[in-house]
Order: sequence, then C-alpha cells, then structure tokens
Amino acid sequence: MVTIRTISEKCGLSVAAVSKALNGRPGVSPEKAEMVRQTAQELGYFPNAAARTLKTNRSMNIGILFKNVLAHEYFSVILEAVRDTAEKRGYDITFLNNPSREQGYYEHAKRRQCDGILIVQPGYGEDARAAVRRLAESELPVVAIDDVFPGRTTVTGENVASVEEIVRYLYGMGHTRIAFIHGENGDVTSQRLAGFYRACRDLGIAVPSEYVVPARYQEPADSALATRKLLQCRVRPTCIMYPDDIAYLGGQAELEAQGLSIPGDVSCFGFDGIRMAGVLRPSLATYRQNGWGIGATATEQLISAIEDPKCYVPGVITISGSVQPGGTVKRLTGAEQK
Amino acid sequence: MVTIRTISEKCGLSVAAVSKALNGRPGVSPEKAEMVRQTAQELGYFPNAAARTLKTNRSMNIGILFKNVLAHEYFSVILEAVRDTAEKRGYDITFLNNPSREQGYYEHAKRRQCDGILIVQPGYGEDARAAVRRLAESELPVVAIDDVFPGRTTVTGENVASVEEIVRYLYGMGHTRIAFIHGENGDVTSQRLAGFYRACRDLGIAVPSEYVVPARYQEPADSALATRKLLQCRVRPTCIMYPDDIAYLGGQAELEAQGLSIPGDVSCFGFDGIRMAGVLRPSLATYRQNGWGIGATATEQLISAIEDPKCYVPGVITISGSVQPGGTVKRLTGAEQK
DNA sequence: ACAAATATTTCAAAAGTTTTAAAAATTTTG
DNA sequence: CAAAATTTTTAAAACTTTTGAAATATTTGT
Repeated sequence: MVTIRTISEKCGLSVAAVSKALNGRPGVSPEKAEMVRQTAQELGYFPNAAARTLKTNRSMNIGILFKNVLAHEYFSVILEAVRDTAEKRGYDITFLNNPSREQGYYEHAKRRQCDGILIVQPGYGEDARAAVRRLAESELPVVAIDDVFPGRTTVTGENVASVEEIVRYLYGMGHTRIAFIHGENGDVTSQRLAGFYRACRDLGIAVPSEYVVPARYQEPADSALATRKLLQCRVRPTCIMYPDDIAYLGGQAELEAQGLSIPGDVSCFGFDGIRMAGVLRPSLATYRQNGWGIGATATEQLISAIEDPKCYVPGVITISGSVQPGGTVKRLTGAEQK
Repeated sequence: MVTIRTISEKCGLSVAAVSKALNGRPGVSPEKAEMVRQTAQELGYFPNAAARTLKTNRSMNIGILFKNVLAHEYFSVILEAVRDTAEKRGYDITFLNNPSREQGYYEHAKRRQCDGILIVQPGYGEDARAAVRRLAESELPVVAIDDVFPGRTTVTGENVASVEEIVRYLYGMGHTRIAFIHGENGDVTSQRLAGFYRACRDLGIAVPSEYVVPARYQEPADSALATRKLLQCRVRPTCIMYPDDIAYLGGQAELEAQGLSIPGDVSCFGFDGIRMAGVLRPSLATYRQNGWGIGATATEQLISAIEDPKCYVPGVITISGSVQPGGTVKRLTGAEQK
C-alpha cells in the first residue's frame, strides 16, 4: 500500500512535508511541493480517508435519513440533487440505518463521524420519530426537507403559494366550482389547504364544505373514492384538484368509469409534476415542484453550516415551483360557467 | 468523547481487555466482559468507525455505482433492497462519485476503504466506461446488476425467459400477430429479442421483419413513433409489446390519437411492472420484474464474497419475475384471429 | 558581513482502535 | 506441593494522517 510515508521516502522528505504539500498548505517550497504531487501521481497514491477522519474529526461525509420514499419520483429527484451537490463540494453521503434499540440515527451518525445530517422526510413511525428528534436536538448540523424542527433549517417546496397559484390559474380558465381532494394530515397538507381557502376568498369563490375531501398521498384508490363523492354533489364541481399526480390516476379511472370525459365534463389538476404527467393523454395539468432545487439548496445549506457554523440560519427556506398547464384543464366559456 | 479508554479506566481494566470484551473475542472472563458491556452502555459509548477501519483495513462499507437511474422505479426498488440487505448485515453504503480526471471509481472506493463494490448499471458514457472497467478488473470484490464483466458475478432479471413467457401468454390469449418494440442496443435488449424470436419459432408464429421496431427505453416519444409505423403495416398486429411501462404511455397516446381503442383494436404489453401499471385504465398488462430480489441477491452475494472470498462465484444469477395480466390485452375469439 | 527576520523543513505527538507477544494469575497434573 | 498447563490480563506497537513546536536554512536590513 502506498502511503504518505512511501512518498516521503521516495522524495527524501519528511512525512509532514508531504502532507502539507498534498494539502496545499504553506510551509513547503513550491519545487518540493510539485515534486511531491508528481510522485504521488506516479505511485498512484490516494489519501486514506479513515486516517484523515481519525485525526481531523472530519469525515467529509453527510448522513442522510431517507426511508420508503425512493419510489416517489419527487424524492428520487431530491436524492439525485443531494448526491450531485455533495459530490461537487467533495462530500460523500451515507444512509443512516433504521434505528434499532442499540443504535439510533444519532449513534450511527456519530459512529461514522458524519459532519452533518440531512433529514429527508422519512416515512417514520412513532419509534423512529423519537430517534429523529434525538438527532434534531443534537449538536450536529442538521437540515430538514419538508419537515420543521425548532431551531433548525428547513427547505421545502411552496405549499401555500403553490395552491394559491393553482387556484388563480383555474379561475383564469373560467373555473369557479373547484374541488380539492387533499392528502393526510400534516404540515404540508394544512398549508396547502390554507392556500386553497385564501385564494378562493381573495377571488370571491365560494367553497361548499363538500368540495374539500380528504384522501391520502400516492393512493389512487383513495382519490377514486373521493372523486365519486364529489360527483354526487348537488352542484358538481367543474374542476377537481388532486393530492398528487399519482393520486390523480385514481380519479381519472373513476371519471372514466362513470362515463365522464376529462376535460370535457370535469377538469383535473395534479401536484408534483412527475414525468408521467406530460406523457398521459390528456396530459395532466400539474404543479411542478422544483425537487432538484430543494435537494440542492438543502445540501448547500448543510455544507455551509458544516464549514462555518456561523452560516447556520434556523428557519424555513421555500423553493417555488410553477404551474404546468396540461390537457386536463378545459377553458370554460361563459355559458358553461353558468 | 467517550472512548474505549474511558471504559477501561472506569472498569479498572486495560484497553485491550475492553476491546476484546466489546468484540466478543476470547481471552476475557465472562463477568468482566459483562461489566464492560454494561459500562459501555451507561457511558453511551459507540465505536469510532474511522479508527477501526484504519487498524483493520475493513470499513463495513459498500461502494455503489448508481447514476441517473433513480427516476426509474425499477432501480429505486433495487436501491431500497440493497440498502435494506446491507443494513441487516451491518454494512453501510456509499455512492461512488462520477469519475473525474484525478479520481475514478476505483480511487474513490479505495480512498474510502470500501470492502466491496456493487455496480448498478449506471447510464455511463464512454469515459465512465473506462473507469468501470478499471473497477471490474481490480482486486476488490465486485457484483454487477444487469451487466456482465468477465470473471465477475452478475445478478440480472430474466431477459430471455421473460419475453418467451410473455409471448406464450399472448399466444394463449389468441394473439399470433405480435409486434415487438424494443429498447436500444445492449445485452438486455439482445437477450429479449432472442427470447422473442425463440418463443415465436417454438409456437409457430411468423414474425414479419416490420413487426420488430427499435426505440429506446423510457422514451414514450420513441414508442409513439414506432407505434405509428406498426399501424401502417399491411397486416396490422393485434398486439404490441413495448420496451417498458413508461414507453407504453407513448404508444397509448398514439393509438388514442389514431382513434384506436386499447384493447379493443390493439392489445398492448409493457415491461417492468411499475406501480403505475396497475393504476392506469385500462390497467397495463406487464412483466413484473423482481427488483427487490435482484437488489437483495446482489448484495448478499457481495457481502458473502467480502467475508469469505471462497464464496465468490463468477457467473450470472438470474432472478425471475412474472407475467402480470391486465386490461390492455384482449382475449381474441377465433374470428378475430382470422 | 552579521544579527535579525523570514521561510522552509523536520520532529514528535496525537487521534481511537486492534492485535501480538509477554506477563501475571489461575487451574490442573504428577 | 511444586511444576506444568491453561486462562486472563497487560503493555506496546501499529494503522495513516495532521499539526504545532522546534530546528534548520535562507533572505533582509544595516
């Protein structure tokens, strides 16, 4: 194995000099530094991360909580962005294991000397919840995505403004009877609901309570059921907003089963903007989340905080997306609006 | 920081004794061992991975090549399986960075002391290809998924048999005019083609050359175009097989645009069995790959090889999936078969 | 040219763990 | 009960790197 010592012998220098040269530290003459780099190259030297970590207590490693979410394209994109950003800054990423009795997230992170932690909303149960809190309350730099912890930095997609924007868009297309099928309880959902109510109020749109129906994210069956309920309203909505693009598929199936056409009879709007949306026929109008931006920003924030704790600003950073029009929303004529 | 030494002082033992006790090594009396474990627990001790790695030259870390594939559900599932399996065996996983001039996959893996490497078919370009080969030819244990390297273990989904099974299924449903839109060149595609031709020959199905059309994986637009071509055949196929489920969406759009119904006028068959397939209307008949099995098996193989090199058996391990029937395939009556 | 200042290089220690060989304590055997 | 065998414990070295202090060499000002 070729180590810093091998190089030092070959160059007739001390290991200290070699270390400094390799790290571009002052205290070694330019010629010798060049010579060292040259030799390292020839010998095929690469630094031993473990030794470096042991000595410096820095691992250039970011721990990441990421559970059961890979199947959602939104999270996949976030992960790609995290990976890409971390790589550019010279960091590796390590998945933190599911917490067990003898080792929680925090213990795992410490054992691996993680320099910081990224919490990407894991589908955690009650037990894991405690382990997450332990992490959030630790001395480690932590940045969370789509989840808020006191005193911590959070990066999240627009939730209030996005739904407002959607409602405005639909209103602009002539819709005033807008139904909203929303996801299960949580910060994200309550914010989206707030956005929905606010936009409706601002635009003077009345919202019958039966137009707001609960369902779950990523569960087409729930949305199918919710859609059926909506179709039974005395005054049928002209447009239905779904919790997300996948959930929309359930609504689509239900509408089709009832012999209704999209957007001829009912317009639809998704959320997330996954690739599939543009491929469906009719293409799904949706709100395109900037998953890449969210992942990249969170990672940048975390690394900045790692490298200079003064950079750590607790609070929520919101990354906005944009309405992506599609064939599922029909422009209503005056007559249709009634 | 609480280290092995802290424990040794508290227990009045040497650090060596503590190390042995903690690792369940012989040479320390049961009572003292218990006492050490107890104290470690109380003090909240966790071993320093860097120090351990430095000394033992084992990192309990698996390097993984994984690029640009997260957006495909098939690969997401594989990654989840890898993660889960590695975790159960006490290993962490580290993404290997994109190769740069000064650091290829191999260098990164060595720098981080990875104990073994998992190559999950990355969408690599020509330059990365060289870095992959370097890895595959290294002394490190390597297991590849869906790609073959001489002298290495490969875990892959069924490619020949799967397509044979599909054709038999379609034949059983009364189809004999079966078209195949296939993905871009590569081992996977050529195997699937081989399976297609073999099954057709065995069943006595004639395959006009115009029934086999090239496209790309995960590219609906390609498949839309290919579908249009197929519809221009003098004798129109009764069923079209697509490269994958996402690609099918392009075909679906094209057929709809031409005013043809699925499966009334044309039956369709996908590949991969992603979740969406069951949610579409009509539900997509597809071949469900056992992504979890592939990921788990590959990881098991790799870890076995790491822990006992004698376990390393070069060759291809095939994990089979299964035909998943769906609404896009119509059972043809005698008359329709013509 | 010489002391002072500056730049370069080397030395030695340290980080936390494992491992080996040797020492000490205990148990078994003749 | 002493000697031999076995078990338990200890001390020290090693793994590779970084770092601050000490030592050496070089340059500058007078």
